[in-house]
Amino acid sequence: MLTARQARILELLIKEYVESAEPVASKSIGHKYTLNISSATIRSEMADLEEQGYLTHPHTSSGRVPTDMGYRFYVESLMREERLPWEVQQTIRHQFHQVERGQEAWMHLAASVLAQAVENAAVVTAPHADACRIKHLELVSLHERTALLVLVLDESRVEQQLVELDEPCDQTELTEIAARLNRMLAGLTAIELAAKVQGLPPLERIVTDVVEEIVRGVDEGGSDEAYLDGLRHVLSQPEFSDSQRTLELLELLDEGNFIRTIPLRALAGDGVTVIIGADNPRLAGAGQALRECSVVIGTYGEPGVASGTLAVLGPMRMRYSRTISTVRYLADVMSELVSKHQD
Amino acid sequence: MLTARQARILELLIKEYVESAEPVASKSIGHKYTLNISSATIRSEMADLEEQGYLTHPHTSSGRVPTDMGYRFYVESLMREERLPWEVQQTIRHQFHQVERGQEAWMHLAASVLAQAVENAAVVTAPHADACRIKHLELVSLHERTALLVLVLDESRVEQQLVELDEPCDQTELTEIAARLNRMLAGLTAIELAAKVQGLPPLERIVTDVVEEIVRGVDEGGSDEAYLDGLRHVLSQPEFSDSQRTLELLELLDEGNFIRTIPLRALAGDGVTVIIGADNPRLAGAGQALRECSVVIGTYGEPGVASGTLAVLGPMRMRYSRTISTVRYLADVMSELVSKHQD
DNA sequence: ATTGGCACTCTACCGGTGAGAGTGCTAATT
DNA sequence: AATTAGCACTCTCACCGGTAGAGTGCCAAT
Repeated sequence: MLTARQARILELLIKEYVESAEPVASKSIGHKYTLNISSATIRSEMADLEEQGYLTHPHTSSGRVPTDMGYRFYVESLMREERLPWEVQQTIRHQFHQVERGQEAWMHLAASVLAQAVENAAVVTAPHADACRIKHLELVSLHERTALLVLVLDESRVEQQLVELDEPCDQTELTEIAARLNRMLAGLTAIELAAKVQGLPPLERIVTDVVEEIVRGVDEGGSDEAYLDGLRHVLSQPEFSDSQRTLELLELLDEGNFIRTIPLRALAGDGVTVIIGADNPRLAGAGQALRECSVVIGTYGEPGVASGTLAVLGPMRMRYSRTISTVRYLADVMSELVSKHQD
Repeated sequence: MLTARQARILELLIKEYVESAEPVASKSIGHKYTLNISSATIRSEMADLEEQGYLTHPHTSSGRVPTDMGYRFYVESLMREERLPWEVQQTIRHQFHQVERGQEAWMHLAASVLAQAVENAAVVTAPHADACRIKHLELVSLHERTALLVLVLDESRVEQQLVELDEPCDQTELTEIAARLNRMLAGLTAIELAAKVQGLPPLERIVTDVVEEIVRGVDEGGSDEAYLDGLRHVLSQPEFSDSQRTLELLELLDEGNFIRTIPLRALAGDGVTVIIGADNPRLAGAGQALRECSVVIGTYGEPGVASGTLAVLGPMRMRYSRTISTVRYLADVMSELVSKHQD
């Protein structure tokens, strides 16, 4: 167990280290903050903290650095979540009101705003329900036997795909087919859809098969695109001055499905979750680079109805308090905006 | 002017350097390739090549390295474009036939295939005409006063945007409006559209204004998304072992509009263009990092009707021959596929 | 014109050294 | 019993000099 003083020292040490990125000496703590204790006392307390696993030494005669466990304790028990300064709140809100574009632009914006606010990398996924519903579909003739299927799902999600038809079919016919299918399919989920397609004429059947495939794909999150921004912030941290690390991280993200390595299902509905260092076995498995990183994750929207994910990726040495409150705040703002456009 | 022998030495030196990434010594050329001349002769030829600006020295007693000018001469006069090995051709074709999805997936695939084939970063933009035409539009009611406008342009491009209406409007009305507008607007370009909107009822007017805005945006390439892949290849090159360089490059690309810094208009219609090092003032302006990079650009599709861009970004020390023929080949394959789905 | 030979130059590497920072320990103090 | 001052010890880092090796430049010989 930690004494109150040890906790205080740990807290100050982490704050100091987060700013300086250099191992923290006993002196600099006693000096900078007015604890009425000498550096020698702090030293012995530090030695104790180290023995308990909250701190380490890079080498014998250097200052202390927090361990994963140290950070975890800090986030869970020591840190108090700061209120986001008013100006920052306004900046964020303001940026969202400037742009009133399609979903894609919106996601880009969200990632960019988040990355900028926390000065780390941000990953955002679009809001979607667990099982999404068909809202509308449209068929546009491109070629004799090729049509473009435009499928509008709930939450303004639009998917498009080419459909190869069995027989030539002009726009008039396609419009009729689309009208019939719209009457039949509007409001259905993939599962409900599957039950209805029995006995449809061949052309309708071809289209509905494609529709079902798309809807299933969306449900499984396979088409869940992740919007990434702010990598530059992470990579300009001293942790990544070694270009090997940079590469490792990049290779991981380049695969484009970083966010999928996080067990999102396990996240609490509305809270913000913090994954520190090797906390997450999947992250840790990915090499050295991510072992020194933390991820702060939040969800926005209404759980089960239309929810998306906000995540911040940065070095373990991160301003957790600021990051967490920013994620929380942004999640609130975005939830608001989502529910405005809800059905 | 270069003698035949000097040209030969330059060629060998570049080949050697491209492989080894180390300054090339006079000996290693004479040794490796059977030129019947001694290293001393090669040295004096090299000195001459250097005087003419094709080579440099990192320092007095090190081997030679090609300059921008050296590479340029190589690409323009020395190199003969290799035919892409049959297996590679098949690999590329095969990958394209596996996936038959929407345009977005297609672009991702193209970037990925290109990046993998040339082992460098690839940027691909979607095919589009200089002035695109409206094919179809659809209005879907989301809220009382909010509708989702789905706009289908030629070349299977789909744009979506929320529209705020003046007055409440249900799906039935929206469908009617859409039908009227479709009759009126189908096949028009932005300019033609602008001439027609006079005297429309308010609701129609709101929609057409948005449509015009979108179409103009697309025409100006503002909404031209660039698909990037394979950064890892570039950054793992020794040129980027300094993490400062990495950062510079990343910051440039993170802005997402790298491709826009290239004066695409200036490219020849069907050929492949190579921009070497500081050739391009805009690239060169962007800091040290890009001064050591080259870009190979090709276009695919039919110029003016539906054309997109393929670009490869890599260090100056690049396998030009292989890269150029890959870009050319991939452009051909993609042109073929585009014209299949042409109207 | 080409070549062998040699002096010269520059880098990269190694080991040593000294300053500085910071700890651990011990003995004195409160 | 906790705290503190003091001091020895350790480790890093930056700097220096010396050396081996690679490669050039030049000159004299072919």
